[in-house]
Amino acid sequence: MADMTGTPPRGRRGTRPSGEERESAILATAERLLEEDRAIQDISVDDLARGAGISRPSFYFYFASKDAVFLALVDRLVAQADAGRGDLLDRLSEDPAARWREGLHVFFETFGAHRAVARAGAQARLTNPEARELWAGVMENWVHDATLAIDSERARGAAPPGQPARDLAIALVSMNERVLYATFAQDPPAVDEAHVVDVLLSIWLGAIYGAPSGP
Amino acid sequence: MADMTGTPPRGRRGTRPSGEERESAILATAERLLEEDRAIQDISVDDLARGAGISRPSFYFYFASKDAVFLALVDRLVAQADAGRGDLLDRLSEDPAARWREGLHVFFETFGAHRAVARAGAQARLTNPEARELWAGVMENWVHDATLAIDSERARGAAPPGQPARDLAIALVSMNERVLYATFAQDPPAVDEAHVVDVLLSIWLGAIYGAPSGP
DNA sequence: CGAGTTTGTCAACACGCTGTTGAGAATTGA
DNA sequence: TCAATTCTCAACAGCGTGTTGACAAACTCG
Repeated sequence: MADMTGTPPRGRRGTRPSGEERESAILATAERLLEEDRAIQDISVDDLARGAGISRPSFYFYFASKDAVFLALVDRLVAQADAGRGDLLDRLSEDPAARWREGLHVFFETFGAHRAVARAGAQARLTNPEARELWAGVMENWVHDATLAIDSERARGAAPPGQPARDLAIALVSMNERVLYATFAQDPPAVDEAHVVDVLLSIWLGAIYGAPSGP
Repeated sequence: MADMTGTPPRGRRGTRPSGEERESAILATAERLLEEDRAIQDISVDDLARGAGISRPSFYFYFASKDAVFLALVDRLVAQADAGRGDLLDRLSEDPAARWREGLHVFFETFGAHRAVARAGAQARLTNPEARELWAGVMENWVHDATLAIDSERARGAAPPGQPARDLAIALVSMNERVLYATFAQDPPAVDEAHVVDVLLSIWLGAIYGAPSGP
């Protein structure tokens, strides 16, 4: 869903680096600067341009704005997250706890692998409408899958009735996002990276299979 | 809720409004602009100054920066949150579910009463080191109380052992923050305001009293 | 190979924001 | 009434974004 610039691959050696190389250089620079723990607002267009070896006006040939660069990075991460999610739902009757753990682990791995980008995304979500929509879409996918899984477990009698499955799913997925953010950014109070999946799992299991307290 | 110019001490008519009046006017303007769903970055020092009836340089007589104004607002909210928290812990054996619900309700009320400020605080946390510390302090207080309460419930045999109480508390308090933020900001996917306390409660109860799944 | 199109580049500019300076007006207190 | 204190703002300095228009390099096609 990210880039639609078709720029074909005609690359000669020795000439000035062109097209996609420059675009990639900008993206790589952006991710590198984020990994130095700098916030989006502390990175200027000039930083990105210089990092990619071009002038500031040239930057605008490739991206419409600074935000567009970070949005492209988040876009990439989001694609990975969606790909990794796979079919969490399909085989949950085998071994529910192990299945759920697997799902949480995908979450953990996806955001952990590019934590700097994840951090930037969580930040951009609060200031950029496009980023908010992008992020909302990902969350919605996770919530949707989790809702189906909870309803399915209830239908087969493995989980008791309780609060609406979708509401539980929203709260649990939101928890994952916030807790993993704190863990990866080491933003206290945070759970240790080694335990975080187990802690989240125990809450998911308690919420889904534990004592009902619904209306 | 906007107008808090309480005409303090030496107020003569006709003279220029002075000192605390001006400071209050700046704070009131800041909260009003936040309530118009504007982000901190979309509010300029000039907006605050004009809203308070002074020039931009005069603004700097009262506050060191734009962030200092919002920090003062968050500070106020934080004080309320700490005050409202009270002694959640002391009487939990009477009726655990009702007690926990009460605690969640305080959370809900505190952030709901000044949701625009809460939203700004959650945003400032990501960009401003002082705001981050302030917020971390509040979170830590909630986490601390919840940790003691969980350990206490385990000690008297009302709750089974499981993940470390502090880790559970961190995850649950983080969930509260994130879920209430989404609900109040209507940032999808979000739980409906009318159900959100019940949904959160069922997860807290499931996590604390539900089936153990320890390491 | 050479003329025209496409692609990429950047100096210079326009504008908006933050934060500072220094001159001076209003108010207070003796 | 006169000086200290408190408060105010025009003007300035500086940095960031985004735009313009002139120009260069590479590709295309006769």
